[in-house]
Amino acid sequence: MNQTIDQAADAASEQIKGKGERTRDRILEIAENSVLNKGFGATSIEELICEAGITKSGFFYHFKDKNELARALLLRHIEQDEKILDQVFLRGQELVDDPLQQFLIGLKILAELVEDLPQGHPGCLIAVYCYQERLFDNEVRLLNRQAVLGWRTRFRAILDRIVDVYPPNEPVDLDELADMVSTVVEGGIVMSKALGRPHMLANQIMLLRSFVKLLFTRQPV
Amino acid sequence: MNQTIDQAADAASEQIKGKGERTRDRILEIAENSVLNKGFGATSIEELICEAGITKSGFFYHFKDKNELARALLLRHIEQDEKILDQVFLRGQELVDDPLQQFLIGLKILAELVEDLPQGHPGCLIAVYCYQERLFDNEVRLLNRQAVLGWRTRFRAILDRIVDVYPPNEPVDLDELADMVSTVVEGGIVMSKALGRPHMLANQIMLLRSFVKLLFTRQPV
DNA sequence: ACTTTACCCTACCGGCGGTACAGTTTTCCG
DNA sequence: CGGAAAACTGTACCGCCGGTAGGGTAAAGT
Repeated sequence: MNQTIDQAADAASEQIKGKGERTRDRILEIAENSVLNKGFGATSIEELICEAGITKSGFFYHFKDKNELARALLLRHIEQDEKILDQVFLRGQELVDDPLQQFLIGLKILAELVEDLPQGHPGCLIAVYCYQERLFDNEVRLLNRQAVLGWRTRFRAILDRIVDVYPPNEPVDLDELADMVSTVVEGGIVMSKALGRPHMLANQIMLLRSFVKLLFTRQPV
Repeated sequence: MNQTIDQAADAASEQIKGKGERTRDRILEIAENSVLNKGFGATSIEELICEAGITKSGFFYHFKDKNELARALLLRHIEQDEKILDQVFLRGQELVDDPLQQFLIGLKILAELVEDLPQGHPGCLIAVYCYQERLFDNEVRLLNRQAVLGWRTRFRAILDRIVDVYPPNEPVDLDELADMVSTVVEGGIVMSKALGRPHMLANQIMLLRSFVKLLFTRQPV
C-alpha cells in the first residue's frame, strides 16, 4: 500500500515515455506527497507547479482541473498498491504450500514492509477521499469502491483456500474477514498518524495475524 | 463514537446557557455535520452562517478564525465520544460480573449502536484531522493524540481485568490490543464510507469481538 | 517542412478566509 | 429601571487560490 518498490522498472520506462508524460508523472509524484502530508485542499496548484518547475498554464495543459488531478492520483495510487500487494502475497506462495502459512507469511511481510518505511506510511488516498475535502465526482467515488472491493476479492480468495483445509474456530463471514485486512490497515494508518507512532500500523497488522492464527489453528488444551 | 444520545440533558442545559453560547453551539452543530459530510476545507464559513442565520461578523465574534472552529469542533467531538463510550461499557458492567463478558457485551452494544445509525456513522473528526486538509496547529494535533491515548487507557483497563482471569491464547501486547478497538472503529468507518455500506462498521466490530473471544476463551479440541 | 505536442506569458474573474471598525440590539445584573 | 457588557449587524476591503481566455513559442515527431 505504498510506492518505493520497482524504481528500476520506472527508470527504464522513463526512457520510452514522451516528455509530456514524464512531466505529468512528475506532477503526480509531487502532488501525491503533498496530498498525503497536507491533504488535498491544502495542496495548492501554485505550490505544485513551483516544485515541478512549470507554469500554471503547463499544469492546466495536463489536467483540466483539480478534480482531474485527484482522479489521476487515485488511479496511480491504486495501481501501485495492487502491485505491492501482489508481490507481498505471492512471496508467501513461493515459500510454502499451506494456504494458511502463505497468508500468515504475507501478513508478516506486509507488516515488515510498512515498518521499514522511515517516516511511517504516507497514508492511503482512498481514506483521504473518504474524508473528502471537496465533493468528488461519481467517478472518483466509484474508483474508490472498486479498489476496496478488489482488496476484498484478493483476500477472500486466500481465505477460501484456507477454510478448505482449516475449519474456523468461530463462525465468521469470509468477506467480512477479508475486509478486516483493509480495515486494520486503514485504521492502523489513522492511528499511526494520530499518535505520531509509525510502527503502530505494523503492530496492528501483526495483531490481525494473531487473530487469523487463532481462528484457523486448533488450540492446545 | 458519535452523538445523538442525551438530547434531554442538552435541552435542559439549553435553558441555563447564555444566548451567546447557544449560538456558538448551533454553529458547531451545523459545522460538525458539514465537516463530516464534505470535509473541513469544503465547509465554507458563508454556508455555516447562512444556515445558522447570522452574519460573517457574528461568526468571527465567536471564533477568531477557522482554526479555532476546528479546535472547538474537536473538543466537542471528543467529549461526546467519551460520554457514549462510558455509557456503552458501563452497561456491560451492570449486566454481568465477569470482565471478559463485560467487554464482549460492550462491543456488542457498540456494534448495535453504530448499526442503528440510519445513514451510517457520520465519521470521526480525529481521522478527518489526521488526513488534514490544512495544517492544524500543535494544539489540535495534541488534542488528537490525547483522545487516542484516552481510548487506549480505557480499553487497557478492561483488558487488564480480563487477563487476571483469562490467560490469552496468543502472546499479545495489551496496549496494542487496546488500540485495536480504535483501529477497527477508525478503519471500519473508512471502509463503510468507501463502500457506501454503513453496516460494515458494525460487522468489523463484531469480528473484533470474535477475536477477543478466541483470544481469551479456551477452545474445545 | 509542417503539424502536433508541450509548454510559457499575461491578464483577468469570482469565491473564500480574514480584517477593520463603527454602529446597533439584546441580555443580564445590580 | 438603567446602564454596562454581550452579542451581534453592516460595510468595505485585502490577498490567495482555483480557474478561464487567448495568444505566443520551442521542440519533437513524421
